[in-house]
Amino acid sequence: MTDRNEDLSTRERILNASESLFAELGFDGVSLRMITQRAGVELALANYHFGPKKDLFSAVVERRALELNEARRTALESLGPTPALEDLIDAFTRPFLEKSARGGAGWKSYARLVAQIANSPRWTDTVMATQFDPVARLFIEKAQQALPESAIPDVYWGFHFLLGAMTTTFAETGRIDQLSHGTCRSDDLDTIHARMIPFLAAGFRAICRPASDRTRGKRKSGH
Amino acid sequence: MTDRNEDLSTRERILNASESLFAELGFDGVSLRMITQRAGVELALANYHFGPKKDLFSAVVERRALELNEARRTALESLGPTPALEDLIDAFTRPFLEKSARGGAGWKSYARLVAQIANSPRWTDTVMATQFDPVARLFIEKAQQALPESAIPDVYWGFHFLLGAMTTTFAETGRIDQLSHGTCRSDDLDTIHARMIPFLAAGFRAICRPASDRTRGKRKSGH
DNA sequence: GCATGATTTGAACGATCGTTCAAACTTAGC
DNA sequence: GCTAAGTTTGAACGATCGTTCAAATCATGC
Repeated sequence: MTDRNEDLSTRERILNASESLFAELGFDGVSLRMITQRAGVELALANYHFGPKKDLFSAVVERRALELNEARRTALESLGPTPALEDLIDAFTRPFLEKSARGGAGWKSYARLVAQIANSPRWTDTVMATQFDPVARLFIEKAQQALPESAIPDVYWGFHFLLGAMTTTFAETGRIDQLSHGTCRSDDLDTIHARMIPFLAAGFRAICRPASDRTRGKRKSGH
Repeated sequence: MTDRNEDLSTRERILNASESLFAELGFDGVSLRMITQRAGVELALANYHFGPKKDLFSAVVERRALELNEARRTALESLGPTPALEDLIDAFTRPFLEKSARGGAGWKSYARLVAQIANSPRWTDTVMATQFDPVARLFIEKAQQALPESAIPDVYWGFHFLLGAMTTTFAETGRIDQLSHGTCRSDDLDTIHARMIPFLAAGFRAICRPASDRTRGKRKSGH
């Protein structure tokens, strides 16, 4: 594993420590002294290498966003011209799932971090828009092609619900563990993903249809 | 409106100020000086009335949780013995929607606050479990009855996805506004809710069926 | 091996944090 | 109008915050 801090550069040690602490406690819940102490470096080195605290936070987000966006883009563009909706959703969600489940502790912390900032208006304009919007638009474009009868806003709303289901999964709060008395486990990402794909695909199909064919959302007999 | 602070007691002024500030900036992003300044009271009064900062945060959450839980419980228990899945989901989600959309600025802040803490492991055991789990269990129980063929864990996972879609809606980050270039509006809660109900109902039906009738989530011809 | 730039160190800066406390003020009961 | 309890005030406590800086150390090219 590459988790041993001793072999890493000062920059990487600070980034790793920041990542896990920001994920646990949020931006304001973490001090630079906590970060540099966990990284095993002097306090002033955080400012020397990354500037103000906000820039360090952005650097943490950007580091893995580059790799994640490339994996998502590759998966989306290798689908073929008319992919099934399930495969389209899978292409968008699986890369993050794979990295969070099997990419090491860093990716798991990163997933929790993204889940938090995705639900806070504070980072929407800065971090989210610059780092994650381009690939999101690519997915939405392909989803519109896969659902040709849909009104355009409905595809956006479908993506909105997809985002919510995905981020709350990556948050791994353990709440569903408590509710189910241990029957369900928040860290069983493969089981969740296997259910999330058909759940979201059916949801998309339910709302992405001609407006005349929707009555309070209840199914009509014929399609 | 009752939003004029001048007519309220010191306790309520502090609670209102805490609510909006915690919703905007999170627990650690807010100082007691910011709260008491917005409330128009002296700093020491926060500690006098609520004790430590954490207890003030809990008091903010609990205040509206009581009213919200009662509205949800009433809606769920007035459904009849065999409600449609759409009506069941509506009964659980509509009370919060109604209050956030038409209950005043306080309820809107409260919705954003709940969206944040629902996606942070920090508040799962303390705030979420004690305030929101009982009514959540009531919904899950009725969902299992409405989906008699389902395996029990699948209903929990459906609720998990419901939670994600609902909380990210209440967060109102404005991200879908940016992505859709203004076509979709995060604050148009009625439009979102009208799509969320059929989206979630279709999702529940897709995963809550006998295991033999699910193949990578793709629809089978006959039911 | 010496000069130059990059990195690290240790200490300090002013500001702000949550919390405490004695004193002053207000309210209610008799 | 006096008493007692409840509330508000203003100031201060020690601790921690992000940031800065000069000096020390390291690395690199000639």
